Amino acid sequence: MSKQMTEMLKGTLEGIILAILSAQPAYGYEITARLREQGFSDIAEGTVYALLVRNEQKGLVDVEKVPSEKGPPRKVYSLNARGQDYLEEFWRTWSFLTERLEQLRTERK
Amino acid sequence: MSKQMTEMLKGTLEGIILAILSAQPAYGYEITARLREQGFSDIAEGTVYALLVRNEQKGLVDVEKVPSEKGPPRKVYSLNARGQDYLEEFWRTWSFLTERLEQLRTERK
DNA sequence: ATATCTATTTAGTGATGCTATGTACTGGTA
DNA sequence: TACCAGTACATAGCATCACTAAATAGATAT
Repeated sequence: MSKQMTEMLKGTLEGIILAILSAQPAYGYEITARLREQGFSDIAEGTVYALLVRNEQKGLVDVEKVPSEKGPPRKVYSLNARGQDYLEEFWRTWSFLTERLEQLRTERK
Repeated sequence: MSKQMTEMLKGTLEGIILAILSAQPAYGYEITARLREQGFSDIAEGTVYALLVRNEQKGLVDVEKVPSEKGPPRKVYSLNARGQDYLEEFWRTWSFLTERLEQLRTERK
């Protein structure tokens, strides 16, 4: 992962994961794999797990332990009502930022 | 400043300031004021100054001390060649992120 | 047995923006 | 004179975040 990307992910990776969970419940290993498919080539596994724990502590997600055929039990996270509110606020903040940056980008000579 | 915004600015504020400098040279106090006008209501002055120093140490900007009629001398920063390369890389990284997020946003139910 | 996926956890690190405060120059005003 | 506001820059200490690195553990195949 480039250093720029690492720094840029701060504050957005959380929203990315909440957005993924808003589409459908998922567990850490699965989320990591999906992110890698989508081009976040070197996302650290530990990062994703830590983030999920943080989201749980914030009360944004619900957790359910589900047995796996291929390994240890999975912790399946799903977005709850609080999480949806939080995600909407995330999109608002993100929109503001993108608008400002788009403006800066087109203003340049 | 909202906590979400604070975290989201990590990694992007640097690019924002470089983008401002790419349009025209500017000094810290001026940049802070301009950011506030553009809606970054509570950007901390100290943050901007620290960032400018960092950019200077990275060799992305050139500095010139210019006397002011209204106070201490200004440190006017301008983007140099290295800074422009860095800014272009920033835009590429930013584009990648916005594309991924736009996809996530439209995919949601 | 051991190697390989699958699946989660966590201690320690570096980078970033914020808080809070201090310094310094100029001009206006009581 | 003394004081204050506006301009302009600097910095020590803090919290948060993603990454590094390593460990644990279950399942299956070699």
